[in-house]
Amino acid sequence: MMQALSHDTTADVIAQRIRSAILNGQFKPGDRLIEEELSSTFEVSRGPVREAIRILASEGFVVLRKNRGAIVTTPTMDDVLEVYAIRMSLGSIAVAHAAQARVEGSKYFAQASKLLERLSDSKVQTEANKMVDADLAFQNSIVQLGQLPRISDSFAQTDNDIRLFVRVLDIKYDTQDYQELVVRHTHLLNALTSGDASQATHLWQTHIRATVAEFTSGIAPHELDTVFERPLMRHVFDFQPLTGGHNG
Amino acid sequence: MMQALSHDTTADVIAQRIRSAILNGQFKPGDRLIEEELSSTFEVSRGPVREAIRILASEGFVVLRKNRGAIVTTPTMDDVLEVYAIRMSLGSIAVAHAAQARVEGSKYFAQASKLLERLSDSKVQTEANKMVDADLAFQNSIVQLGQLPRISDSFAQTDNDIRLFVRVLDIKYDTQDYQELVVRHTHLLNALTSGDASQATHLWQTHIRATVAEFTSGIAPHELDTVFERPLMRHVFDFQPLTGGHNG
DNA sequence: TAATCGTAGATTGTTTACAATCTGAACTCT
DNA sequence: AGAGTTCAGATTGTAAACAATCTACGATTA
Repeated sequence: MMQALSHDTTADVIAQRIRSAILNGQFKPGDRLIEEELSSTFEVSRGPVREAIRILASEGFVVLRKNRGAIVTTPTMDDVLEVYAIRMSLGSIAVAHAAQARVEGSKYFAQASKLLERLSDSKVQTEANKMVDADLAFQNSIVQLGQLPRISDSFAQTDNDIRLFVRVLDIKYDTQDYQELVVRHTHLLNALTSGDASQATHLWQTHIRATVAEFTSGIAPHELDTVFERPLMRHVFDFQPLTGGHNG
Repeated sequence: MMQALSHDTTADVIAQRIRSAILNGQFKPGDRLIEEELSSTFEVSRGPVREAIRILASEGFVVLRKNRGAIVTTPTMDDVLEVYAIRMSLGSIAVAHAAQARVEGSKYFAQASKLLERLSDSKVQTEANKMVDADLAFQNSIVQLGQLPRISDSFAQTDNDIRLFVRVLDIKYDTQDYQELVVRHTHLLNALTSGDASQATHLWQTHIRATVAEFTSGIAPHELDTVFERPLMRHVFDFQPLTGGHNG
């Protein structure tokens, strides 16, 4: 049968390497990606490099300007709020849909359970990057349970924004917060298996709100104020505007 | 100053031509796009053609398989429901956000008004394709008023699915329905200028529901049943399941 | 006959070379 | 000095040839 292996194409490999370089901070926001340069460092021709850059552009890691090449994206606080608004609403749909399907039989269910356990792995809880990755992986598996491929794709698209943001702002994960995250996710998966759609969406939305709160708690107070004043926050996240002070 | 014109790159031009060919039905769902072939018909080298195909893939017009080229996407009823679910939820956020901003000053407001008038243009009301395009253009302008670029992008992304679907299923627009569409859009823009967010989101959701109803009214009854039974419909569109018969 | 294997042609993936465009610094002119 | 111009180097865009992979079809075998 020999199920076509389809080795990754060179462009994919190069894209992956540049991606890592961006997430490792070897390329910083605003840096230019020069085809010839990458071409010689990776020892491949410009063709695949060019293609890799387009892939990264479609993933939001870089922006393209005609005849002027690519520069690494600079994420802003506005971007992140938008990204979480998207995750909140698309995720809600997916989760509700998943709850009504027979989820336990799904091939994705085992994966979700495994990823849930992985969250508690002691090796994961050492670095913020790993915690973020584990969380994102679990969230994606949950969304995939919804069996809505376009929504899953659009959702997964926003992962990169979060990774970029965590790197650029050097967000730290509070250990206490992280424990609560694991508990919430456990509840969520339970709600899905018991088919309780409204409970599942409630838990989902709670999680996103908590995540946004954690993100913003690491932000400079004056910037945080402007964040909480945005209409987006009240509409999507149902946050109360903070009258007066702020914690930190 | 000579503000860099940035002529469209060849790849962009080719992408546009293939796009039109797909929307005109010259390429049908399932057709293969062969680089060499396109390269000779458009009289350019394979490089730009290849790039154009990747662009179309990112827009959802074709799907790519490694070492096996691109085939034109075959849209399904499931896809369309998903697309409208996305438009419903992302659009709601954008519209609510727009209502709270000072929208009248925005440079997009004039555009939205113009596109609203264009809906009533007699030249538009001759072909289903033109009505769809005008509707999509107006909806996009509304969503852009929300000033949420990522949401606008994700939203606009789904336009192509709708165009493809209209073509493939040869959807007809009922004139009566279209008149009501124009009225709804007028109300919507009014709600935005008066800053009534909840009214605006209500109108938005009503419009999407109506659109889905029109789409599904052109569908074979047995397929329609399965559509209305989907949990997605109840969750996102708040449709009541039809117990018993169905209208034509 | 049905299944496997292998080869030739078709098609995509990659490289290299060349053309078009942009960027920035030196040079004019006022 | 300041604004505009020119030109060389840097960089991206395009073309054409070469390499790797896949597909289809027929030969071989059981």
